[in-house]
Amino acid sequence: MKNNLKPTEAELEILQVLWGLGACTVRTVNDELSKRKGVEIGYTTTLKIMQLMYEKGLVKRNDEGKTHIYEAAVSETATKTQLLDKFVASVFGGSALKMVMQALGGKQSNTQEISEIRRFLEEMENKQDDQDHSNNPTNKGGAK
Amino acid sequence: MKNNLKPTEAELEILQVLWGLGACTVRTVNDELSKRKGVEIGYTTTLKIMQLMYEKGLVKRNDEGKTHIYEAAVSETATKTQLLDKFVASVFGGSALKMVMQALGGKQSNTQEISEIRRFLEEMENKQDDQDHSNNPTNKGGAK
DNA sequence: GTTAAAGTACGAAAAAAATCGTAGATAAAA
DNA sequence: TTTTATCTACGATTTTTTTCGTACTTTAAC
Repeated sequence: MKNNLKPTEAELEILQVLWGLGACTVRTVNDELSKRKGVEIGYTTTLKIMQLMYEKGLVKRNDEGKTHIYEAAVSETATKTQLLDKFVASVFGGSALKMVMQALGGKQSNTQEISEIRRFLEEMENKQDDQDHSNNPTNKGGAK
Repeated sequence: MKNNLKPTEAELEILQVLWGLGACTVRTVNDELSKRKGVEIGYTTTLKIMQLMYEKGLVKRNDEGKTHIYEAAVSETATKTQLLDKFVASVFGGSALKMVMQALGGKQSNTQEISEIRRFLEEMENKQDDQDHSNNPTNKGGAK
């Protein structure tokens, strides 16, 4: 669980493709990328970035055949959590509450999504209460 | 007023200082920045970035005296909302729900913050219901 | 066996950001 | 008035990221 490596913007896009499609070739990634962005990306551009990602340990690859098969080497959840933490820290001073307020406070529209999020948080709280019966709080971070 | 100008990392840090301290000099910003980062930043580095920000319209300045006084030209809320939207779009496919789940789903600790956020969302919903009379059941019983 | 098609490796250019040195201006201090 | 401290302007350099051209390799087709 020691992944300090924060992907760049281009690397993240490639990871998203790999997380979505699973193991695949550079060609496949490049096609998908071009499709998503609406412009044709040079094949060697994608190749190069994926090679760099390989050196950084962001992806693994199987190079037995002529064509290498790439696969994400970092978990989607872990990576996104890390990106999110960094984002919350740098933009919202580390307060998720502030972020949520910002995210939803302005929108007049999203009653639907707000309800869903609220319901999700309710469940969260209940779950916490259940498993937190040991009066020995594992409370590492503590409340801010 | 549309502001498509997305600040870079360094620019954002400077904006945070300006939002916090209000109008001030390059010297003040530089000192504060050095303090926050724990390393001494070259004065001209900060100056240069602030000059670029001025050209981009991210800050305004009063240059009547010898020493220029800088001030943020973009609102904190608008800027952060924009950054957040972009972040949600690029990392969570545009779904704030997914992001919140990611943000809070993993933590075993933050019952405190979860409650706060939940309370905030409840208020949000009520406010919405008041002004939004469309049929949007606040379905409390049904889980999903 | 040659040729063509599709890959990989690699270097380097282009673009974007960040950093800093130096020159010259201004004002306060001596 | 001369010196000193502080400031701005500006260019240049460095660093990071993205992009791509070119050369070589391997497989498949002829």
